[in-house]
Amino acid sequence: MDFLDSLNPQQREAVAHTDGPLLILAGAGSGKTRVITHRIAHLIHTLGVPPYSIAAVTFTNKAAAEMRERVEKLLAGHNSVSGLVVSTFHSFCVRLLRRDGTALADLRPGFTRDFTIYDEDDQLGIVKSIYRQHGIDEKQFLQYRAAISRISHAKNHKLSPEEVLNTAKDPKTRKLAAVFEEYEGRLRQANALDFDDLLLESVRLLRHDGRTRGAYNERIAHLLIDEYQDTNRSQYELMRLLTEIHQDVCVVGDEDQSIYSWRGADIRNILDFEQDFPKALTIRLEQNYRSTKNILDAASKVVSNNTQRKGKWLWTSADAGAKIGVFEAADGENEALFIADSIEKLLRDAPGERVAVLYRTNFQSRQIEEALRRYGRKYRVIGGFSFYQRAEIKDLLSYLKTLASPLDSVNLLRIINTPARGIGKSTVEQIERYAIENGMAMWPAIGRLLEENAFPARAAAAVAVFRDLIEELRDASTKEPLDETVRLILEKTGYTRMLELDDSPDSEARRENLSELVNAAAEAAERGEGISEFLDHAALVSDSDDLDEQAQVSLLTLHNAKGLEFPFVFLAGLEEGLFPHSRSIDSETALEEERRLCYVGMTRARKRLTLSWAHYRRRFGGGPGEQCIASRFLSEIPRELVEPFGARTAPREVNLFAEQYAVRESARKNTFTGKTYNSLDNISEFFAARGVAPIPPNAGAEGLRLVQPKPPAGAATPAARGKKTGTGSIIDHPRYGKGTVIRREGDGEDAKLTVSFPGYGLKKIVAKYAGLKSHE
DNA sequence: TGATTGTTTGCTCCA
DNA sequence: CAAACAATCA
Repeated sequence: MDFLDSLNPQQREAVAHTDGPLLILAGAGSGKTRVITHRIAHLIHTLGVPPYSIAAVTFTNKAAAEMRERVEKLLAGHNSVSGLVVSTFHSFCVRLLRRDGTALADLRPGFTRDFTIYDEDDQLGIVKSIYRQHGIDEKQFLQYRAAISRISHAKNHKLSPEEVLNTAKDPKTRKLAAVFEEYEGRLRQANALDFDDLLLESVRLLRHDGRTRGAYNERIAHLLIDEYQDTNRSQYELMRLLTEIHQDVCVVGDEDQSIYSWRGADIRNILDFEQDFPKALTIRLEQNYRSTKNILDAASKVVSNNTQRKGKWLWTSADAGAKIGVFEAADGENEALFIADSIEKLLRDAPGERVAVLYRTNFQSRQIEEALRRYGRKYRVIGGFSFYQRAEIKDLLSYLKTLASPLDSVNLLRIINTPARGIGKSTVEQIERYAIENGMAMWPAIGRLLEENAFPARAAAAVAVFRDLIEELRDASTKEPLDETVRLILEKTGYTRMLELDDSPDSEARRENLSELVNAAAEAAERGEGISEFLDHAALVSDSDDLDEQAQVSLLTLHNAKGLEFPFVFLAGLEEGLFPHSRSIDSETALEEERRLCYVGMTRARKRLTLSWAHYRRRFGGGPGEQCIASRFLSEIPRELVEPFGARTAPREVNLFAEQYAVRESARKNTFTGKTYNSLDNISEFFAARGVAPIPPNAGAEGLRLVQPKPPAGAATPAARGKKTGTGSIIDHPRYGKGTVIRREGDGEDAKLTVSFPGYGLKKIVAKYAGLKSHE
């Protein structure tokens, strides 16, 4: 059996070159996964390399699992792959630190191998607590998230709090340095590592601990790194530290697909590879096996507008295929309906095919979901609100973390009064203050305060109950299997009871989520996992990990689409300010990354690619929206490759002076944001709210094109129109003069109107008090 | 203390 | 629109 036969010459060379550093510049769809898997199979089968001396690092757990599976398949009946390491950098580091991290305690006092991993929520908790402690006002200083990202940035650039302080040029940065220092202190006190630390501390450990480094170097004779263009500096250093002996490192990447610079990805890693390894061989894979010629040409043309690239031109032997569809929608809803309708037609002609709808930001999924639901089409949203981010799941995980590590104050804080057990704000503050004053974690502080009788009577009782509860559960957690522990937590803390008493519509869904968690715990327990492995898993799963290949329609962000392919792809929201995102528009570098993102998105499509944009898009639910112009990326696609279709009629004019100003302001401040909402679970409620019957699946798009553009915001009800204060109508205000109604809440005389008055801006007024005269 | 109500405000993308 | 927070009252 030969793993070279089915490959093209460049791929073959890449697979066969196994005795020195190798850089594979693999264009989109050029078969890089194929090369990696074949390379591993070749090493094991043909060269007789033991699987355990091969390590492959990928970007997501899902990619890792898939890769392992494909290698297994290739070697089926010939070799076992047991011992082969395929994982993400983060998982790799967690395992390294858990298994061989003891020596890190030399550099990081208090570190033990059963450290906790802090996710973004935990970080937020720490920063909030620090702000509270120092009386910092979020509004006057940095927003929590901004502070976190600046801290993370500093860490990734190997800056200590002192260095931040010393190089600070403004008071804000000096203050940030103080927050940073405190933040690091809190992590250490809780024996916790954040995501950055997982990598950073692994690097420090390997630097410091020669024995461990030696052992890993000895063992890993062949290292493969996928998506190399998105590695950051620590990942790079890790690679260097792991390849000191064998130097057989194979990195695969594509500088045109580098889309994670905001997370610290350092493009130098790929650009300088040949300098770092003078003996390196570079191989380019430029034949694309995925897309039609039109798709490939369009994508290549777009990305060729970038200056920071090595430059390559993909080619294909495939047919031209369909042209790139470009739909110009009146508004976001229209766009969503168009997509849903097209999918419907498409799947009627080609049942069983997979379709993806890609977008720049998560909030865009909401409208598309609604449209798909309207057609009764099943879909799957990847990312956004993942299972492990749900409040009830996080609560339960917090209990587990609290049981596993008594010094973890952040998680203790989360659950101390959930469900409510009489430990109120003032009591919590008392504990927190005491803990900080005495430099201890909150859990021991609770014990001390109880001993000293420092609580008011009622609080003392509640806190004592809580302490006993946690101790009881902690004791149980050491004896019982994991799922039993989870079940005990649900029961003893009254969490289940709390949900049972809650008659809100989503409490049932929450209970189901929790029972799913119990199942997950049971499965983990069967695999012999304890609390910390279970928590590691929860911390390291990524949104794209739960991509269901079977789902016919997938909704996902462009970032999540990396590495995937679909026969049919819709790319929505190609508007200036949205994609490219307004935050990236001022910087040439950031803009180029947006363009690469566009390239990634376009090259996901195999057969047909449809782009769309809307003239008018609402940012938050019913609020005033914004007029948009087409993304520059659209104009970068050669006209002859485009098939324009859709309503060419301009949407209703929203030429309001004040609103335009407001729009520009908000665009400047980038309020183009949104959350991924858990979509409405109740379909009939959804339709009832809109007073429409679901469109039957076979309704066809012909009617759709005639859909009148929606009025700009908050559809005017017939009643409202009767009063002539509906949206869009002009009213006369005694003080502000003539203005246009932009938004209307409520009915009749009680209605609250948002009116745009030229020269005064947006005003909220109540119809019956304002003494309005309406015009028509 | 904690439930309820009102008000504000969303700086993307993610392991 | 919906989450997060603040203010208010029982």
